[in-house]
Amino acid sequence: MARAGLTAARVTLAGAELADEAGFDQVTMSQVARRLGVKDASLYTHVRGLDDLRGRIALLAADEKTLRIAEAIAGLAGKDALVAFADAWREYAAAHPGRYMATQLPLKIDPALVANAPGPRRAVELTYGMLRGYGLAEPDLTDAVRLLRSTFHGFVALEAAGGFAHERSPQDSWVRALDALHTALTHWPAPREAREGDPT
Amino acid sequence: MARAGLTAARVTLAGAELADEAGFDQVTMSQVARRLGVKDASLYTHVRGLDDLRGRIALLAADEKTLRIAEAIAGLAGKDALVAFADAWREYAAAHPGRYMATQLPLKIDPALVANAPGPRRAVELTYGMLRGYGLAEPDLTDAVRLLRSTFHGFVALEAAGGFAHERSPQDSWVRALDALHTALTHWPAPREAREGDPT
DNA sequence: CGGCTATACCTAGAGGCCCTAGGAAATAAC
DNA sequence: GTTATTTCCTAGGGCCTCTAGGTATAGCCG
Repeated sequence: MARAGLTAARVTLAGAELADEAGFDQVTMSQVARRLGVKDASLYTHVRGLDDLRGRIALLAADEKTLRIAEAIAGLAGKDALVAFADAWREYAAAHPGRYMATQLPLKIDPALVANAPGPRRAVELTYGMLRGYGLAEPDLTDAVRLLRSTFHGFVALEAAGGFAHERSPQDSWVRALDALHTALTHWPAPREAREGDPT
Repeated sequence: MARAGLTAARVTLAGAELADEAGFDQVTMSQVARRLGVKDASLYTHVRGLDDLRGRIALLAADEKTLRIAEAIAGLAGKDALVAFADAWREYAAAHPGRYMATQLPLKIDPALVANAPGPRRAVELTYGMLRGYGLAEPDLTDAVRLLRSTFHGFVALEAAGGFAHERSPQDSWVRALDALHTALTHWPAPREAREGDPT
């Protein structure tokens, strides 16, 4: 019998495609094996198990998303960079809902694999770089990064879960949310201790 | 053999407890039945199936979370209300990680059940009420509600998934994020068409 | 080119999960 | 006290994960 020529990467990719087409919870050993024209037991040569496969899909998604963002913000600064960053994030999530869902789960995976994956770390670095223009210093910079990541992720997660039932178009709300974030970054408030009226 | 006295509510509660203790993905018919001292087939009298059970847990969580928030913001206004709202949200997610995880998934459940559950709708109403003090009008009000819900959800989701690896304490970042949101709400920007320098 | 080794893929099977069908026992109705 | 209803049960099919061990294919080396 001819070999199928599988690798961990090919198995992961098949899982990612399945996730986008049928939903992340449909990513099973059996389904992925079927899609590859192989028996499920054969996958265990390349992947430790289901958790490992799902973790690899999450890392793949993180890498891909980071790459899209990096391309999108290249050469931009200030609000243009913010909008490009956010749009790239949201578009990736919309184009690859299954892959994106994978990134929402805590990784149950070999830590060495995670350490080698550039995606998550690089994503944070990109966010820091994008914020450079707003003139923030630590620890505000970290706080701002977390605010942005939270809002971007929260918005696309709620959108994907059908959380925006109102008639108002999510796209319009998204544009306004980015306006508001830009406002928050340009008027970044001083810490509580430094504001007037506080008892030191 | 004595009956166990199950009801849909008791089954849902057992599932919610299991979700918090062992993780939402451990919520299975078998495990819940075991916890109730009953065979798994017995649960199908009270609950349609696994998706139904998980959906009920999600609705329970939404109701509980809404209740906590309502208590927290009672009698408050302005930034105090914003902070109380946000803290109640985050504390609920921290206290009930499994239940909270349930709310992140799209509901595959009988729509009639959803219609009867007060939680989700009431949560949006509370958010609108809390924002009244900022003087926004539609459609900005809806956009602001979505911004807040996105950021709150995104923050606690990232926090739960271990997304904040940096040494900076998430609590401190949370406080600053709320400061920033307050700033954004008080300086809510005019829509793009109305800003200077735009054509038209 | 023929044999050796490593390994990709297989079959077989145990155990867990979801869910249905139909039976038995406890409660409720009269 | 009898009947009707509902709860919980046993039995079983189908799909899932994962392991053990066998077979065949590919690469390597003489």
